[in-house]
Amino acid sequence: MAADAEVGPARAPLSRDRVLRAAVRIADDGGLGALTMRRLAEDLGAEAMSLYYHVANKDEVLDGIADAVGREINEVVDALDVPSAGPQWKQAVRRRILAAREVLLRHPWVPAVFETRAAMSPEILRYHDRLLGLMRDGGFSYDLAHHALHALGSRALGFSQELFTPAAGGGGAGDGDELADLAERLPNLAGLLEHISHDDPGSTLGWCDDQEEFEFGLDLLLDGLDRLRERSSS
Amino acid sequence: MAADAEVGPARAPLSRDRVLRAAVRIADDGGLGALTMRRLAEDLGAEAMSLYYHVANKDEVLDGIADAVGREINEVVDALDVPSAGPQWKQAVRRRILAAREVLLRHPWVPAVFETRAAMSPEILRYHDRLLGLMRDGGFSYDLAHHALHALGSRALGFSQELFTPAAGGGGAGDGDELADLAERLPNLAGLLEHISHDDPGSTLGWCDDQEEFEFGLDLLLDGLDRLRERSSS
DNA sequence: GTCGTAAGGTTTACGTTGTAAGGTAACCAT
DNA sequence: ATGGTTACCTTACAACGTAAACCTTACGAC
Repeated sequence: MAADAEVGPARAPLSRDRVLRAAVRIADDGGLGALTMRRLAEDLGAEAMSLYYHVANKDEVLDGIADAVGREINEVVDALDVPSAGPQWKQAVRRRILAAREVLLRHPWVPAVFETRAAMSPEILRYHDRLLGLMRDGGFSYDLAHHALHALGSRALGFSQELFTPAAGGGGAGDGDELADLAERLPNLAGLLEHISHDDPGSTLGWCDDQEEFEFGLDLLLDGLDRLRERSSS
Repeated sequence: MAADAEVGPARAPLSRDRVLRAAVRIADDGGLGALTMRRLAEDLGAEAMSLYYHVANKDEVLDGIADAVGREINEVVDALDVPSAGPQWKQAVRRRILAAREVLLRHPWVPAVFETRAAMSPEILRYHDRLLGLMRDGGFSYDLAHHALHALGSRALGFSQELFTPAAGGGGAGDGDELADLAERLPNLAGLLEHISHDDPGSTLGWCDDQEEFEFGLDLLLDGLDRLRERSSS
């Protein structure tokens, strides 16, 4: 009867699920660049080629971790219970998106993965389906809801590509000369920076609050959509 | 006197500029994946390692081509001459962004490059500086203009990350069973698709007009910003 | 029992990538 | 002439994704 349990340290059964879970952890810790088939195998106590028994190739790993994060998001937002009828749609959508954002902040590599994915993850599709449902509850026509999803874009999931980071340009130690030159070539940004540092001295660097800016942009869109909703339903 | 021009086919002087120009062309033709140091050198009639005399590494090439596209954009939008005073700011900003978009559509790899860049390209900084200038002309406070740049995000340059492509999910040949299952799991998207195909039969696939959706989202933001502008200036 | 089969894992190896190290040929001031 | 700089090439290497083949265990049929 003791024939079953013996040698003991049979390290790992190794499954598609375990592979993807490990992949997410690696990306969380070291970024996408750290996510290598060999490294992934090492973390699982196996060899690189063994992974190919559970995933077709690295691309499928990327698809898989995108979907895994999608599932994580859906688990969180499904637990939300916010009334969405009529004018309440806005709060419902807002809460949901900010909850999704919290998940994505734990996985900062996700935007880069989405950028390279052609097909859409089933979980992300599901997320959009529910979001569309909330808008329909709020009285959106199909057309308007459809436009809305496109208008939100990546913001629907809680992130947005930030191209504008004033500090990143003239970073670090700005000599007087360089700074003057910069102010001449970029008069408006220079004025903006001066205004800000005057307003809130000691914070010329890293003064952009990502969360605040995200919510500002989100509210701008949601308010605009609400106006269109009201206009179309009257 | 004829000592200078002799052997003739001295293939190329090879400069940083030529390197970047070739890099842009390769990315345009074959995507970012085709952009290899060896391929780049080959296109220039040189060897891979020769490139390192003009650029520090591949990362600098990517920085360089991003900046090159930025310059191309600035050349186009600088030629624009649209009045921006007062309420005219919106048309000015709109025209500028749509012009930038036209350039970016010729270089579809740019969003992916921006995603991986930490520091901001000088030309892109300049672009944002001018955009900010237009808003200031329109009467924006520094604070509002700053929020506006963040709210526009990548849309300021004419693109937006599309995560939502309904057709991409259940692509191709949908069997009746699969389709029914999909409709059950994604009732709202199914309803949307049905509505669309009813409205415009024969176009259940590839029915999203990117340009139209982009302009819708852009106008939504610009209209919202205009309202904030009017409220703050009254 | 034992044997065939197949699933799960490993070994080895190949082509491609970015790039470090060092060589070479041309030119230019001394 | 000569030494130094500038531009380019040759060789080489480590890391990557993954194809091909091989080993190993488990198990049902007989």
